[in-house]
Amino acid sequence: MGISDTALHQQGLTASKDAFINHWGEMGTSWGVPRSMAEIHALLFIEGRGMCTDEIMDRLQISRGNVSTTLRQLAEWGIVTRARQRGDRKDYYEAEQDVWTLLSLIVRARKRRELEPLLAALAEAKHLAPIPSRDDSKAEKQAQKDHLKRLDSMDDALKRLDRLSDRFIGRGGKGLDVAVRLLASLL
Amino acid sequence: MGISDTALHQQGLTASKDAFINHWGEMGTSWGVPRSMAEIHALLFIEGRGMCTDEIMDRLQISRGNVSTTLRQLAEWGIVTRARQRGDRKDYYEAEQDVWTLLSLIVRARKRRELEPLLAALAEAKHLAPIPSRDDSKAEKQAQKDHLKRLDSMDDALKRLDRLSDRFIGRGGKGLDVAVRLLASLL
DNA sequence: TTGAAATTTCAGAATAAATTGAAATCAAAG
DNA sequence: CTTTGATTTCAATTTATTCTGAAATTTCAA
Repeated sequence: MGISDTALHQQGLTASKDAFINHWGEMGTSWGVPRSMAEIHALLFIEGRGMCTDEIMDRLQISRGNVSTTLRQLAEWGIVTRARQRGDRKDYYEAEQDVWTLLSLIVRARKRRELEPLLAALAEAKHLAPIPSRDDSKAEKQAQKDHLKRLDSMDDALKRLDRLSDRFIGRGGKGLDVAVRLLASLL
Repeated sequence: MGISDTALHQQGLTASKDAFINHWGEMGTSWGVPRSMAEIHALLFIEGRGMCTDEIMDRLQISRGNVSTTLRQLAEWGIVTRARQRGDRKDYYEAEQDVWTLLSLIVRARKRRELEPLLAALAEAKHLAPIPSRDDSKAEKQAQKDHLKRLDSMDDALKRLDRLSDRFIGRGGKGLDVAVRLLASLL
């Protein structure tokens, strides 16, 4: 007895989904995202419906603990939403389906976790930088000046990006889309 | 005998540089960049002068092999430049000093290594997706249609980003700066 | 050529990160 | 309550990545 008609028909669909999931997971690793997290997200995105822990575990061959932890993180970032289904005790999760909103959420999360601490670090480095004093040699004063200039140029650029992202990524979600269209039309 | 006058004066400068290097290295790890690579780059940036392998090894306490390999990669990406100094057999490396050019180079490298393969993957997934046939049920046809729509929306967004980055990051380096100023002024 | 000085390579060691799985906890239904 | 099903936690393990260091190679001046 061969596989069912439905299975046959779904073959291509499943193959296509798997390809997407695998590559998305692969890319995750080079962006510092655990493979399983990227895979879970890819699965939820490409299925486009709520899924429970067990279904995800089965489909991706990932442990319960991993799925639970990962799902919670994705939900924290707003990339997936948790929902209960009537008469069912399980939690179901589904992924944001609008790609620009998705990208915005990712950028927002990384900005908070990484850009902001970096800006704080730059402030610290500036604070530690020596203030030129009367008895510094000319060469020393120049070195101190150059050093501050480097810190400032980095700080300026990152602050600018920070403010920009606040505007375009803030509330809503379509801001990124608008920004990209705007830029594209301007050149 | 205490430390020299010069050392005393340089104390604050060195502390500030170290702070910058440490935090930059830290951030590297969360972006999938090896700590030592981020540190080497930070050192070259903040020193703003050519440095040879041995000086980098000593300052950062990193092995020769690691420094050699890392420097080559950074040079490949165009983020550091290799230069000979007259009458000296050693290679000296210095980092791009313009922050916007630096960011452009980083974006360009990641785009090539990560965005482009992902676009290829999406093309593959589309290729694998089933073509609706006469004897598919209505539900199946709908599922296939929805699936393609998801792949397309992801593909569109990433392609748009790809094209945008080509424009703003392409040759020159100041494109990103211009783009960011432009956007900032528009809102 | 030759040899000193520098760089590169890469197998193995060290480190860091992700994943598992089972026990503990929690929550809803009876 | 208590029971059952689901989720969370986390120490131990596995896996992946990064780093080292010494040998091999390259480079260049003499």
